[in-house]
Amino acid sequence: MPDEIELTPTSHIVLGLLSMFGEATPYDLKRMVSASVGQFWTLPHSQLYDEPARLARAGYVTEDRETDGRRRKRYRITDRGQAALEKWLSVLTPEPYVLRDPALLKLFFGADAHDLAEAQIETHRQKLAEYEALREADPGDGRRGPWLALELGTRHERETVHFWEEQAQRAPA
Amino acid sequence: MPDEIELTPTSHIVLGLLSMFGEATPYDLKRMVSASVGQFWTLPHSQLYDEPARLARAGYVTEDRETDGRRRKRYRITDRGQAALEKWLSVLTPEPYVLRDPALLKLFFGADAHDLAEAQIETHRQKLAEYEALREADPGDGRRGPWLALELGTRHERETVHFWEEQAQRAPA
DNA sequence: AAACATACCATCCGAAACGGACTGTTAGAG
DNA sequence: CTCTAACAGTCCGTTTCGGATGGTATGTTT
Repeated sequence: MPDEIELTPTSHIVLGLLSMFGEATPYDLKRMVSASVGQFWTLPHSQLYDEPARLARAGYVTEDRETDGRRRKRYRITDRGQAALEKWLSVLTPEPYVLRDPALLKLFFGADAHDLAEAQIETHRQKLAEYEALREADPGDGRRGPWLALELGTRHERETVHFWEEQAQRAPA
Repeated sequence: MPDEIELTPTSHIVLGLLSMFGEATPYDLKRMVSASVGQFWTLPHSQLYDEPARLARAGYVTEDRETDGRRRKRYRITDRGQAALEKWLSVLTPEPYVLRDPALLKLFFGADAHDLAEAQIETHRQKLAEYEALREADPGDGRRGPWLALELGTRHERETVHFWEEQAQRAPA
């Protein structure tokens, strides 16, 4: 008797991860997200407790409680969930992406480009290093989804670092 | 007797635009945003009616109602507002940016790269063209904030178009 | 073995943002 | 004078946010 609910990007992240890893507690999901997809889709961890429960009510995942100790909830994807995931993957609507960069906002409104750059370079170099470490850890064959997503992320970071390095060259105000 | 309120990015966008243009109605703000900063910071237009009112209550802007016809509300930034804006501009904390790209998400979770690319190329080529048109309209001197922000946006788009073009070359699944 | 420290794990909830449906207004075309 | 398209603003139920808080397991010290 599944309710009809609307599947959001968050829903698909949960379904996707459950499909990849078979089974997970909310806490597992939290760690999976921050180690992977969280790089290009942030969400508060509390969502990873609410969303699976919501999906369970609608029959996209099953919920089991551990009987021992901590009695954590363990989720698994159902056939219904798997089907929904695949459907989502096959629909290729050109949904717009969202970029929200406070630094860009400050730059736009006239913050000093040199000083701003100093602060940004550090952040983005770190991110880039992180990506490159991930990539070395798993050179992949350049064909799997996670690898490709990481590839585009890496290129964006490189471009960004380069941009801020240029700004840093300028004389401060 | 200004209330203490927390200034969000939306607040600073409103303050920034009012500082640039002197005076605006919410509708003006709406158009300004979509022609400029909206490219890298989306927000629903309803916020541009709520937020100035909130800022007015706290003394960051003044609110005047037109006496004639439509009786629109006109906002102006106050000294307090200007000070808050400048303070924000000068604080260079490395706040994290947020990127949310549904296409990247689908790629990550295994959507067919070729097919996905076909859909993405069109979108991003269009965006790129838009940026390049803006740039031709105002070649600037490469130093003002809005121009720089546009520059980074353009580079990201170029990189993105290039990436999806590569994916499109691959054989479909 | 009691006390303490530190991860680990989960929930809650007020505040903010969202976004779309809806209404009203003005100017110009026919 | 009427119609229509663009202009302008409001409302409000739903969702999301994000941080404060509080419990539980494990290991460590005395």
